[in-house]
Amino acid sequence: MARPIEFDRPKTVNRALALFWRKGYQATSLADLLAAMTISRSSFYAAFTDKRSLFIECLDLFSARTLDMLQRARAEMPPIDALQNFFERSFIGARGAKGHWGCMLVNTVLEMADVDGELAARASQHLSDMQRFFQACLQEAGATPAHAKELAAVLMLFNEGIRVSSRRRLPDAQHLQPIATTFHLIRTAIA
Amino acid sequence: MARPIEFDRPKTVNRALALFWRKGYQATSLADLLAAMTISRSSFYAAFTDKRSLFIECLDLFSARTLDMLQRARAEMPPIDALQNFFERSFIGARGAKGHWGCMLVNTVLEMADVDGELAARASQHLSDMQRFFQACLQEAGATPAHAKELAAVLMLFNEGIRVSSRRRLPDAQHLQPIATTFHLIRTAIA
DNA sequence: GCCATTCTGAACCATTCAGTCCAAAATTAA
DNA sequence: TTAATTTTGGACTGAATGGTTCAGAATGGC
Repeated sequence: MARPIEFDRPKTVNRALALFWRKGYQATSLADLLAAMTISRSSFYAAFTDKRSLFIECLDLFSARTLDMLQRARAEMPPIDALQNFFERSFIGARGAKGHWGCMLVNTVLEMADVDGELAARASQHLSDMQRFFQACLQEAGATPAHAKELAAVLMLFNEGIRVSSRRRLPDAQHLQPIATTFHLIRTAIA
Repeated sequence: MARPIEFDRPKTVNRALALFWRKGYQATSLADLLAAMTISRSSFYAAFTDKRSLFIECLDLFSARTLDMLQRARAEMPPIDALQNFFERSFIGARGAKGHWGCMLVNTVLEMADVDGELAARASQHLSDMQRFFQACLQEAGATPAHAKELAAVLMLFNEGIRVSSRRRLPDAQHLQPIATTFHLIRTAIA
C-alpha cells in the first residue's frame, strides 16, 4: 500500500474558483485551469470528472462562502449594519489586481441564461438563498414580514446591480456612494 | 452594370443582434449567425468583416435603440413617469418565447469584463450614456444637480440589477413589484 | 444575348477545444 | 528492495471553432 502526495484538494479547487469567477465558464479553458491548479491533465479528470462538474463544485462553494460571510457579519453587529457591511466588504474584497470580479452567482446567471439552463438555475437558486437571508435580517430589524419580503427583493436587485457595476472599472466613489444612499433610504423606510 | 439583390442589411443585422443579445458573444457561433441571418458564409465576411465587428455594430445599435426608447418616452410624459415607464416596458418587451434577455449592454459588461476589455469598455460607456440621461430626467423633475447625479447612480444600479434579475425566470411579480417600490422611494426622495 | 456585379456553396485551413489513454515516474508502506 | 498506489507527461482523438478562397450561379442593366 502507498499513500502518495494527495495534492491539497481545497487549495486546488480554490484556484479554479478564482479563475471561473474572473473569466466565467466558457472563457476558462482546460489549459488555463491546469496551469492555475498546477496539476496534470490526468489528475484533473481523475479528481474532478469534468470541467462542468468542477464548475458546479466551485459555484456551490462560492455560495456557501458568501452565506457564511453574511452569517458572521450578522453575529457581530445589528442586522441592517451587517447587510451594509456585507455590501461594502464584498465590494472591497472581490477585487483582483485590475478591477473587481463581481459575484460569481450573478456572473453565471447572465453568462449561462440561454446557454446552460441547469447552471443558470443553480446560480439563481443560490441567489434566492441569499435573498431569504436578507429578508430574515430585515425582519429581525423590525420590519413586518410582508415589508421585509418587499425590501429584501429590492435589496437583491440592488445586490445584483452592484455586482454588475463593480465590473465596470469606474472610480470607487461611483459605487460606495450609492450604497450609502440606498441604505439611507432603507433605514428610513423601516423606521 | 448590375444591381443585384443587395440583401436587406438592417433586417439581417437585426437577426444577428437578437442572437447576440440572447446568447452572448462567445456562445453565438458563426454557424448560428449564418442560419439566423440566412446569408452565406462568404457574404457574411464580405459585408461584416468579422464576427467581432458585427458584434460591435450590434452593440452600438442596441444602445442607440435604447436611448431612443427613453427619448420618446420623455417626449410623451413627465420625466419620472418616463423613467418608470421605460423600466416596465423594456422589461415586458425584451422577452423571447422562454424568458427575458435582459440588457445586451449589461450582459456584455459581465461576459467580457475579463475576456475582451475593449468590448466591455464599449458596453460600459453606453451604460454611462444612459445614466446621463437618467440624470437629466431627474433634474428636469426638480432635483438639484447634485441630488440628480446621486439618484441617477442609484437608478443605474437598479437598472443593472433588474436586467440581471429578469434573466432568472422568476414569476413576473418578483420584478414588477420592486420597480414600483423603488420608484415610490425615489419620488418621495425628490419631493 | 451579353456583361458587370452580387451572392452562394462548398471545399479547405489552422487552431483550439474538452476529453481519453497509457506507459513511466514518483511516492510511501512493508 | 519490493510492492502497491497515485500522479504525471505526453501523445492522441474527434469535434468545433473562426476565417479564407474561388468557381459558378443568380441577378439586373444594357
